[in-house]
Amino acid sequence: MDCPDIQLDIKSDQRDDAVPVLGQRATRQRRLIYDILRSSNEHLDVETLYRKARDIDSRVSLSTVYRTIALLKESHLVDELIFEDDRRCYEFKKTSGHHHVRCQSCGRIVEFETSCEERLRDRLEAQTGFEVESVRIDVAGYCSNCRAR
Amino acid sequence: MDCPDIQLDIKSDQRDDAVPVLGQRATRQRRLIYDILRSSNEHLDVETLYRKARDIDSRVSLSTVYRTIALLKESHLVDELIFEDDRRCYEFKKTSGHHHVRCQSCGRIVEFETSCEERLRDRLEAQTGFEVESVRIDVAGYCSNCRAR
DNA sequence: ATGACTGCAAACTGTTTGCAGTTAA
DNA sequence: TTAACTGCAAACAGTTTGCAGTCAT
Repeated sequence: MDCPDIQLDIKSDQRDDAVPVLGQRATRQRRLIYDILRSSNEHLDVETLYRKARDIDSRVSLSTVYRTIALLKESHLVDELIFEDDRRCYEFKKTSGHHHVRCQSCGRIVEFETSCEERLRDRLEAQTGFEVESVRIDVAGYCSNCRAR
Repeated sequence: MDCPDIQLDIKSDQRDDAVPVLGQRATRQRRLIYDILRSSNEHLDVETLYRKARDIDSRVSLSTVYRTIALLKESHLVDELIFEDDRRCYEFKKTSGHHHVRCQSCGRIVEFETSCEERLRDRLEAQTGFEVESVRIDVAGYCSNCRAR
């Protein structure tokens, strides 16, 4: 495969739209979990999300966190990321900056997007007959800080 | 990011090198598990691998399968793949065809490789200071068969 | 001979579920 | 009012571990 020249956009963005679908009832717990995910720029795992939620309002259970995440995934409001160390994290869905470079030493994550994605999409659709729904690129390595040490 | 033109190689290949490092002792069980993984062109999950192993020689336990997989991962002889449905599969490490397109309906998997990988590598190293160790591209969609139905 | 392995059963981790009580609509 | 929710504890699946015995070297 030939891919003459690419450029890299390292970005982070945030949408700011209206109240979303939170199941049929917007309960205190669901709003809380939703807000934490929405306002956080990091990837949160279930445990962290749960702790953050309890810090604000102790009337949240772990099961509700799981149930709400499932809901948000179904509604395509959050993305689930599975890292190499098997940690599962969640982040508010972004319109760009989908892809990740992760430092295997310190865990630092840099996001980027690339036109490769569309090209790949087009080529794959043409050559395999697949209708492409999603492209995910995960890069792992060692960041400059960790390399220095 | 700009990525003017790419082409797609859909391939499968097989290495044929000498006896590998299987921990410190090449036991019957380890050789068996190694051989099954090596000779299989599919991605095997733990359960399938275990069943295949028992069909050949019943003196293998599930724990040994887990322990041997861990060993092979450490030695970089097999790759672990986590699919969207959370199934974990293992395959003999390949020198090409690392990437996957997966049909969300029937589970069919097509492998491919792309020069995007190297370009991405170079760009990311230049722009983020990371030393890139691995690039993984996972595509999901619907295959031609399933689209027809 | 001996310490790197193995099988077994028990432990563990992350996630899901049934149920009785609670609460948003 | 009432059915969609919640918290709790118990169940669950996949994986890991301690231990006593086995086997490759």
